[in-house]
Amino acid sequence: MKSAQTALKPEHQTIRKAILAIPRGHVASYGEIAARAGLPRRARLVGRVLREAGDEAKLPWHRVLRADGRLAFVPRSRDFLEQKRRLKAEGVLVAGNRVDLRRFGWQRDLDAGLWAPPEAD
DNA sequence: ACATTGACTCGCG
DNA sequence: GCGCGAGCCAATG
Repeated sequence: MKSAQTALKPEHQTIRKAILAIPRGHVASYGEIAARAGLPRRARLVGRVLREAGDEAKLPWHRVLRADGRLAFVPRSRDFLEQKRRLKAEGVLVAGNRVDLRRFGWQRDLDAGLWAPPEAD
């Protein structure tokens, strides 16, 4: 039999792990996740992995945004609203359709005294 | 096999 | 801030 098991590629696995590693109350861009997974410039792949994953995968997909802080979904769409709701639920402020990456971006180092991150995980 | 699409990003003007 | 083009590449038509 030739049951194609659509085995999860290792690339997808590392991307999932990178997403899982985003601390609660923080966000990261598609590009950042890709880079962290050892796949620079593969932002689009991150988007694909997220789409294929769906909600069953239980990944914190709502913590993944575009590089400029905007949500990737069409404003007012169902998914957009859901993402906004989840972010708000964990303390991430969404002004209009974007998040302030200086405050909530997944950056451990630059908090040398400004903005004071919501919570150090 | 070719063209388009897309949960993206970056540089340039 | 905005539009354009290029890079990216698997999935879809």
